[in-house]
Order: sequence, then C-alpha cells, then structure tokens
Amino acid sequence: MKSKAPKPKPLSRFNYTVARQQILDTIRRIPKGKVASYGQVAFAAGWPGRARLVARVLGDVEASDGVIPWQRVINAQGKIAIPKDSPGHRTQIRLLKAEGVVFLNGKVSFERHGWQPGDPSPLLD
DNA sequence: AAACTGACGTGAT
DNA sequence: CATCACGCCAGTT
Repeated sequence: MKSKAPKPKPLSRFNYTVARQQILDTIRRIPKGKVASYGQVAFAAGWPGRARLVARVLGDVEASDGVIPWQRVINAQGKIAIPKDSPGHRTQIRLLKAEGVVFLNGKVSFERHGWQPGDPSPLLD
C-alpha cells in the first residue's frame, strides 16, 4: 500500500484574522533558544496541516503585531525557510545565534533546540 | 474560474 | 544528502 493519508482535515470557513492571532500567540510561546517547525506551530495553534498558513502569517507579520519571535520558526528539516539569498535569511540566522541556537552544517538540531508545546511559556523573552 | 505562487511536509528516487 | 513529485492551503493574477 502506498497511501499516505496524513489525514487532511475537514474544517470549514476559517477566519484568517482569528487563525492568524492564534498562530502568532503560539509563536510567542516559543522560548528563547528554542525553535519550532511550521507544521508544529500550525498544530499547536489548532490548525493541523496548515503549515503553509503559518508561513503566510509570518510573511504578513508587521510591527503592529508586537514582538513576534518569528526567527524561531524554521522548516521541518531544521533549515531556514527563507530563500538563501534573501537578506532575511541572514537576519534570522544572526538572531538565532544571538540567542544561543547552534547551527551545524546550516541546520538546527531539533533534538537540541526543538520546542515542545508542553514546555514553560516564557511569554516574554 | 483556472493557473500560479509560496518563509511547508513527506515519502520516493 | 540532493531532487522530485505530490498533497495541502490561502492569497494573487
């Protein structure tokens, strides 16, 4: 059998405004020195399977959203999701290194820095 | 309305 | 480990 069935998800008309707020709140809970993948954030925010929604929200994020530790969200491969050439790419690496995140071969080890929703929520860090 | 575009994820090659 | 192909989702063209 080759079915993959990661179990999509029914769900009906969601509200981008609401979803965005939940996603940003979730990201705010990631402690300094830790990282989470897009899919992980989506799941923790209550939108399983919406990794791309998280990406979109982060892309739209502005100063008006307050302090969002956006740099702590990377892809499931432990790599920076922003295009290599983009200036944001280097910025993200700089910010993460500044908080103690270690890069090995351009990748972050979830084993070492992976955030778990059960961890204490600094809520400010 | 159809096609295209991504700061995604996963399994196969 | 690098690529590719798909699946998925919401916003843009």
